[in-house]
Amino acid sequence: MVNKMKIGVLAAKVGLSIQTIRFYERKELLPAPERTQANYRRYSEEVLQHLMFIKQCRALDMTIEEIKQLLETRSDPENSCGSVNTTIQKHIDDIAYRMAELNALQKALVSIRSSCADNKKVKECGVLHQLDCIVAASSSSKNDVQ
Amino acid sequence: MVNKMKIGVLAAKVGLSIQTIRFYERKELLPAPERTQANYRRYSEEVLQHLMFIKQCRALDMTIEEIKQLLETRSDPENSCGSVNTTIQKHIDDIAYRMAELNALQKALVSIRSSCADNKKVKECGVLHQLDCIVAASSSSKNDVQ
DNA sequence: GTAAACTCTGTACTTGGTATAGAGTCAAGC
DNA sequence: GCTTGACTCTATACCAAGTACAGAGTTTAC
Repeated sequence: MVNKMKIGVLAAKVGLSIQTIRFYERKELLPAPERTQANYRRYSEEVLQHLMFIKQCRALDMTIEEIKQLLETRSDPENSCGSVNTTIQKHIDDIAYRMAELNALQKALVSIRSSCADNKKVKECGVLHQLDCIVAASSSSKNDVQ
Repeated sequence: MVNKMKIGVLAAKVGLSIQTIRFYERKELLPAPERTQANYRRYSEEVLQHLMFIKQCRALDMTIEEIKQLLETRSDPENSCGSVNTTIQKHIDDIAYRMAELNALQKALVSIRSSCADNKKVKECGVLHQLDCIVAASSSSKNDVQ
């Protein structure tokens, strides 16, 4: 005698939009639920846990593909969890890489910002000048910043 | 007597793909060039500087809309460069925010990773357990991690 | 003259959703 | 019974910043 709910109630409970839930279903992240005679989706409480898990993984910035694999691994308690650990490690590495990138970006921007303290005319703006200088410099040395 | 070039040469010089250059043109980041009789694009050397500027801005992670405004501001030397400085500052702030986010993410992931050192079975995997715990905890307290 | 290399336009695809349109359904009030 | 508002359904288009084709035409080198 589990209490079933319609998509709107589920969405409110889990804190996701109705469209997002339907989107996850289409992406096969969420099993297709049973339907009422009027073709409305009907969810059991378990789906809430399932969606919470997905939401948590998304908050940790995992891709839908990765979450799918995680769920698949998780579905059989006898599976080895090695791939789970690999996924987590990969994420840690990815984030470290992105942070290094952002750090470099931040430095570049701060350096550029310092070249025009006041609001001047464009022709004497150090920032624009700086951007041009970098362009000129990079065209002679390293080309692939990204 | 400026030497004109076709899109392939320009692409090679600037270090962008041909499609990207056409994409920038469609987005009005790049003025539509003149055409040969066979409808081939013909570019002058100036466009190279223009594209380098765009590439540099993209490497600094600016959006196409922002670059468009930067270029527009830059086009008249008598313009005030205030908006340029605002754009740069906004980027610095954005990046600081993203770095803070990534930091939090990194901490969460490292904490999760520590909960399963070896490859075990799923049923005893600390990582999956951890993910579930967070789910259970967040459903009672704060819902919006993102 | 022919084949390879180049260019053209237009379209579809990517990620993780969001935002409609237009139709059908349900519950409450009168 | 009827209407109104809230809800749900599918399908489609859109976002950013490109990438990747198909199918056609052009240029270049041998």
